[in-house]
Amino acid sequence: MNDLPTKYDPKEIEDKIYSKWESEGLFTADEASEKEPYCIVIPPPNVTGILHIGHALNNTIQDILARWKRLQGYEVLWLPGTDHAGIATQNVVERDLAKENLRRVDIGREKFLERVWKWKEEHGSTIIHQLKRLGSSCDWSRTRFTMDEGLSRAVKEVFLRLYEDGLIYKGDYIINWCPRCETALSDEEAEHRDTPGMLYYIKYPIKGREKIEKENEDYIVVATTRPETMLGDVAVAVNPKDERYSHLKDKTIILPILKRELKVIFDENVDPEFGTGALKVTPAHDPVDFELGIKHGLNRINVMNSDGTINEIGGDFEGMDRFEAREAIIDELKDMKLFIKAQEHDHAVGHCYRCHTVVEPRLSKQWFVKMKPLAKEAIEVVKDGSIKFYPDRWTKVYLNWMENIRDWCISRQIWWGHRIPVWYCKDCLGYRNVRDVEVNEPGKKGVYVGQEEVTKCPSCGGTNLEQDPDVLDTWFSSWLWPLSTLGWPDETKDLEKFYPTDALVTAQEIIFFWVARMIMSGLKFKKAIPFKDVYIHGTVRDVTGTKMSKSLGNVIDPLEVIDEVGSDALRYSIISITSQGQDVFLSKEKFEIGRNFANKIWNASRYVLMNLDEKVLGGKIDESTLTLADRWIRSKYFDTIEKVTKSLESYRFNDAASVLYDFIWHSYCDWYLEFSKLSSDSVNTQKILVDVLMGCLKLLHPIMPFITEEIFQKMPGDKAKWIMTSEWPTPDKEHTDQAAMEGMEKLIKIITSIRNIRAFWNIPVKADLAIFVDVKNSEDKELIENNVKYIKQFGRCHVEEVKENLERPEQSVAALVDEIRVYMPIGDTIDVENEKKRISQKIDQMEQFLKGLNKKLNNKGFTANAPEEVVKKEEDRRKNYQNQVDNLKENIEALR
RNA sequence: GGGCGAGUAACUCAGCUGGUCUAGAGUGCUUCCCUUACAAGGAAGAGGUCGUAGGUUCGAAUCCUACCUCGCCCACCA
Repeated sequence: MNDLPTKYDPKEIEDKIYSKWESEGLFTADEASEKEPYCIVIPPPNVTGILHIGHALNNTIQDILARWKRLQGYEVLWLPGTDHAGIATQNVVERDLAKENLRRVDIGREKFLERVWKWKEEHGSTIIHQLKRLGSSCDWSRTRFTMDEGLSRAVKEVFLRLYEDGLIYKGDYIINWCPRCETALSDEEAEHRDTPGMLYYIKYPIKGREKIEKENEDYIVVATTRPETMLGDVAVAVNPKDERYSHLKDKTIILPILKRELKVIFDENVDPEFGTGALKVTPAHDPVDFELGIKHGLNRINVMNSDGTINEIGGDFEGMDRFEAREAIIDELKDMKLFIKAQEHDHAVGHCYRCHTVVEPRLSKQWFVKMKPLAKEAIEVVKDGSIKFYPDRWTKVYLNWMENIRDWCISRQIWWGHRIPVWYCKDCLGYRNVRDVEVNEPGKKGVYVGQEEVTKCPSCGGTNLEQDPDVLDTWFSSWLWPLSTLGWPDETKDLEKFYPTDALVTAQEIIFFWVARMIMSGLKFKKAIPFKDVYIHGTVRDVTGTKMSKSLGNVIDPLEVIDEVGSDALRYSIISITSQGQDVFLSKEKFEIGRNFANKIWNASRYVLMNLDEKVLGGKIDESTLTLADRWIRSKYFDTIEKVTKSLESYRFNDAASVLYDFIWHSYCDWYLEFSKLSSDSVNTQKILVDVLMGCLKLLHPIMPFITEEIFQKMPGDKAKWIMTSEWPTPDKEHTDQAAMEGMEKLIKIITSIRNIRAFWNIPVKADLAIFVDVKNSEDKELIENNVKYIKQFGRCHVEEVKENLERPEQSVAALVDEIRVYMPIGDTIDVENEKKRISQKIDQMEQFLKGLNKKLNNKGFTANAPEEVVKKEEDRRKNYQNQVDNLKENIEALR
């Protein structure tokens, strides 16, 4: 290792190590193992996915847990896979097709699906390779894809069971429709964004009035944000208590343009305060209106095609895009003198979560899952603590959503996905278009729901069957992920061993999409929770606080970062700046933290190896001859083990990272490594040097797997073949030496204050200083005498005398550590005024603290109420400060 | 409209159930040092009335209330 470079180069190492781990099968879980299981299922990235920084954070956290638990002796399964991502993937392939001037309808369903599968085969593993570069210790032998045979079977099974339980139905409802993707979306898939819009005021004439002159006599005014939907109006609604409109009871309204006759309905849900208090009712294009329609028995008139253009009902407007039609209708209303005004009005508008097109609430026949019955238990398991959220605040968010859950629209009018396992017998049903079949009752004649394709109608024996053309929402397979990846519906060994899984690590965006639904499906189909802990990490944002996204061009490419600084550095950096559940603001410079740390570890290890005498390693530590430094570092190391373990247990990864950083850098490297140079040929020192380093590498391995493995491989003295499969360190209480900790801290303080004085007085580094030490007790005297070498070496001085109540030497300045005074005669160079100033500043500072302490201790309330320990502690501190102040004052006196 | 999070050193952030907090880290800044592990480094240092105003308490960055700024999520006010 002597000839190793002084700079750590991850490129040489990471790929090499990863393939070794992989070929050794270290990631592969054994379902027959006797060990306690620990299982994490990956939030499956989209097959179309490319590793972004959010993935990097998400998977680093999972890998930390997996590696840590593996070291702790668990049988760890981190189960990977990808999601077919219906709409997203279909869009990608459609874009591909568009390059050949083709649309999917041009080549037909079958050919199109072939293309998607081909695309998947060619590009679908990109993200997997990228996860490997990150160092993810997933069990790749168990990699799953949501459209795999087994997972598809699970989907069908679940559909069937829900259908039989009456929890699935098909019918006409208002759903969110994306006119660009031309499919229905679930409520969760419509992202509501506050959008500046207009509220348009329009006169609707009252039937039988010739002129349009007097408001409420000749016409009433309605306000709407989407005038184009008026083509589908069937009524005008007002509040029954609204006296302005009470005279409308038996009146009919004439819809402008189309001249349709509209009823006036009275409903308490109409807010008299909003707009004019008169609401145009369009049951086919608005959820509120839809409800009103049911309540008041109104027609539903759908005025739009699937692409968002106006259909034949719109007359002259047919074929216009909805926004174009909006303008055109307003123009026409203006010509008709029925348009009053447009008022600025901001409101939340739904956008497609895949393509960001404004979604259209639209009446449509879709499949739904009844959610309330599923939610009940899912609420309980979180309330009773069977499932815990980290951080806890998400519990409330989860419960709030669960308690207000609405039915889940699961059908999508796309081709890529799990096709709905329903076949219709056209003979029984007599329908030409199966899309129009309404199915609300299981076992309805002519409708077959099952695992297998049917060719013969079970009711009439006819062969004129057609499968439902729709596919299921992508999340309808994802919500089964912990079950289906482990083999469900079969009672596999994997399922038995690893279900329920232990931790789920994910981002807040998919709590509703995924986390909540998995809990429901686990309880419904396996009668058990899918995981125990849910760790919700923050969102990665750029320095301006904007979410990183490709379209905004503010992304940091983790692969680029890995190329530049290595995976370990990326992992360490991102973990160290991510405190529990807080959003992360990231810029490229942040990765220097990890890069520099990796380099530090590399060099410290280089040094240890360089000075290692192989023979020495055969020897044993002789407890009786350990130096103070040896005992100190070992105790601090045990402390570190505890802190790191505790941090990981409570999902405080950044704490673990910073504890290790602080210990390795500032205790081990800055001090111990230097101390060790004074006894570099001692068995004790060499062994402790190696032991502590090895222990630290293990503690660090979950966060920085590559560099720790590389050094471990080079380092003699541990019987494990791989650090990855070695053992998590535990503190040795017997050898935790409190006195050594305190003694060493004191020495460090003495050395620091000597250096401080040297810097303050500009004493050249090379100049030797003489030191006189005044102590107040024999312990301190002993401490210093026994460890004079450290002071000498690191204070660059020689100790002339250590004595109780030593007299201050002439022309000296003093450093004060607790009760110890270190005098340094610096001869004629001493500038008395300057030294006085330096000391007075210290006195001022100290006296400030003292004042506070005195106030506290003179307060009877404090001494009476505070715990004894605390009072004692404060008293000790006061004594200490008082001593220091006295010391300092004496010093000033002595300068006269 | 409801909920959540953030506001701490020039910058980016830690600080968990109130007392080892005399408020820390990293970066940046100042001074010195290429000392044979590391200049991606070492040593020393400057820098903060912990958003504002109240309250609880012997004691508050930490708990409570209100407010101010910023960000996010949820919600059918057309």
